[in-house]
Amino acid sequence: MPKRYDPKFVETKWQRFWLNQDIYELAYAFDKNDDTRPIFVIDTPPPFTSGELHMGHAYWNIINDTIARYKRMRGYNVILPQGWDCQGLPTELKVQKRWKIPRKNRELFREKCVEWTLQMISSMKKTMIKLGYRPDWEQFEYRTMDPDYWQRVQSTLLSFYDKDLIYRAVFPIHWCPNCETALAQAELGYVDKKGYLFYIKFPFHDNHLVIATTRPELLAACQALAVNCNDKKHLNLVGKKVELPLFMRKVPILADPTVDPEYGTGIVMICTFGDEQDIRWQQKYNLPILEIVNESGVLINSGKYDGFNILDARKKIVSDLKNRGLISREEEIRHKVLSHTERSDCVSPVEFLVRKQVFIKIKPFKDLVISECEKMKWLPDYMLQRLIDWVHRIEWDWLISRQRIYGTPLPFWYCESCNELIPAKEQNLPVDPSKEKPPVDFCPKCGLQKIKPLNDVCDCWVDSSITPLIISGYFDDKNLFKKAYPASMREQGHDIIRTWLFYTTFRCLMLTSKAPFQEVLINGHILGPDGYRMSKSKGNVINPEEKLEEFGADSLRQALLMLTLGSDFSFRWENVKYSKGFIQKYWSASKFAIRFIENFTQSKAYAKHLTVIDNWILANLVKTINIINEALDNYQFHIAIESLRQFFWHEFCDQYLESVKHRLYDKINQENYLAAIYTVYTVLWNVTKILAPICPHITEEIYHILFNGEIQSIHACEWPKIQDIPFDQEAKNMGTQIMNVISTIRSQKAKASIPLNVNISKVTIAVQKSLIPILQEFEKEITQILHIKKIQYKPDKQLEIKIQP
RNA sequence: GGGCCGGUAGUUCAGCGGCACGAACGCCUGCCUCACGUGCAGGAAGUCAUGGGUUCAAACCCCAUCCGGCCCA
Repeated sequence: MPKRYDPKFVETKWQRFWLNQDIYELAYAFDKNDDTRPIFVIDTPPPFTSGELHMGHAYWNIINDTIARYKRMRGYNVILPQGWDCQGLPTELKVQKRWKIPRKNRELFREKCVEWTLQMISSMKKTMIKLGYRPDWEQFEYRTMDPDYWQRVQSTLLSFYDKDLIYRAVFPIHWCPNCETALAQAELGYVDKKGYLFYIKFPFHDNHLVIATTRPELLAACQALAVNCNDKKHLNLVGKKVELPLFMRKVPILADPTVDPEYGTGIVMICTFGDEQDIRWQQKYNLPILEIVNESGVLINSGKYDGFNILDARKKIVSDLKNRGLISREEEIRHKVLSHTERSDCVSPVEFLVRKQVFIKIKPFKDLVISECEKMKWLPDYMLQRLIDWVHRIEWDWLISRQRIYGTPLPFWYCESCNELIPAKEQNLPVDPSKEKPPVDFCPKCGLQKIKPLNDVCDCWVDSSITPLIISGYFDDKNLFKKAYPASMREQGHDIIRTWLFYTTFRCLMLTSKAPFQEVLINGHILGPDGYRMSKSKGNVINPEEKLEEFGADSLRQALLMLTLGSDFSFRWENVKYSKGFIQKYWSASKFAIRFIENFTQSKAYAKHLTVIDNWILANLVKTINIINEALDNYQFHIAIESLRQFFWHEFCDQYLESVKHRLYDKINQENYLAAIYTVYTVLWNVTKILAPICPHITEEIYHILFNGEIQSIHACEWPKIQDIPFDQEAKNMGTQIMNVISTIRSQKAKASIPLNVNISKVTIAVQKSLIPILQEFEKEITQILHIKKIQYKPDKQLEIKIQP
């Protein structure tokens, strides 16, 4: 064995080994036909196929992989799936902008998206493998862009349609005029910007009313003015009508409790649609809708301002108003502008377009979802609150249609005449209505032959909210479904509680009448070293592969698992470096042990001659295994690692090994010698097993060097059973006392500035009478470890040690 | 603006009713002990954010305040 452990070489070797067919079947394959073992199903988040596996992905890959390895060793038949969330805007933008493929050619465009996605998957998978992540790719890899996945998504939508949970209605959509695409909630953010608040005079009787707005270009779309219900200043206006400047149209004045009387003049303009509040008011008062911005961000239906883009139109309207003396004030402000911030570098302000959209009803099921979520076990428990808060605030049903190309097609047609939604036939799935014939020629409602395809695709959460059904055989294996649903556990970050977790719970609940998870495990975010969320613009991104060759995946795994679950953490390389230190320690101890273990056959017979020190370390091993069992059962990885480090590094290496060295080197007597080897073997073998889920590579290496038996991989071995480890509690207590005596003498020497390797002529130990014979029995060890010529004993209640140089 | 989390040694964090039992990094002192100097032995270092309350007892529970972060608007 080399002196230094080299993860670069060793880790790649075993990663390749685990991908072998034999090893897969031995250690990683879920066995559908095995009813003897309990089943453990983990629903893992399918990452979006961006091509880059970031630290957050690495974190939950490691958590899930560790849990799966642990459960397998504990005798579970484990499903560890791995999916890919393929269909998203960033891919469309890449294909459109970088590859210059026109969106008009839907077929070609989609083909190119798939091609790009396959490249991204292969690059992410490489990184996953480098982390030691080993899911059941052979049986449980899925891609949301595949036809069979489409078929399942579409089939769930037909079920929803049958349950009367899907409808089509006019609704504003978030639109990026720069990218010319609809945006999802997850792609939006608020950008702090400088802007101007314009105070515009609206002619009113002989005078005028003044309203403040940041968006004068929307004047043509103004449908009403509103004041706060309790605003005494303005209440007399309510119910009256006022004329729009420039556009000569009259709009009503309303009273509404949500108007902020302190903002501007306390009178606001309601337009189609300036922001989300406008949508609420439009719905509440059933105001007319006048769309004045088109898909390219150019004004329409605005008379002479048609054809101007938004910013030019704003300038033009402001200048026209000024010329007529209709602007009383202009105020520079900072405000937050809803923009296209996520999953793109665009950052343009977002507009609202009005389109017919498809919805899934969720509002009637809010309480049901909450009560089902309350039945799951949440770790940490406070994360449940985030879901509850979110559900309570849901205002609208789930808008699932997207005006995009790369996505699962909605399996519906509609009647142009009466708007009836016409579903595809189950047996024809997967379908793409944009290029296939409708299932009927005449509208079942009005009988007319005006059936048109719905060209929209699904929101990506429609795809990814059925993962527990995909992995459990809901669609094709009823037998498996009975066993594998609900999933034992769902692990994910806290950022997607309100999306992925909520939608998954809701959808699975609607389809199966049962919530999809028994336990929910929520991990925190890995922040940059500066304490902020990692982002390219901040320049604080750390790539998980960055120092993998130097420290190894086992070190990164350990360092990330040391974090407290649910909390956000700044990433520090120091923690990885320290983890490497522990791995080196384990390596060195194994290197030391190999010469004794190599030709040694482990046998319980040697346990008869265990000394008190042997019993002491074995008892500590048992204690440590107990702590680790409980910690891992509760996903408290940091406790498991902490106690393993304490035991192995300090108790076993620093104290036990130091104190048995002379027994091993000098072979004082055969029984004593063999008992020491037996103990070293037992500790190392058990530690190798309990470390295996956390550090799968080095433990596999040590297993093959030291313990290789009939089983070909440490990851197919059984978890330690404490009843297999012999120890004597009484001897253990005495061992503790002896270790205490040794460490006290050591510190006395240190305090007296005597180097440890310098002999001291005499030590006087005052100690409980009963302990004296034990110490005498160990006198040889004690004198050798501490370089003492003579020890004198004195019975006393309190331990007191004096040394004479 | 709302929800949630956090503020403990110089730093990053454990601990979450019973003398701060703390860990790692950093710092200081000693040790070339034949597995490991990426090591071993020892040491210094903290009014547990602030103010009030509950309790025999509070870093830990409650209230308020300040500061930081994440998510959402």
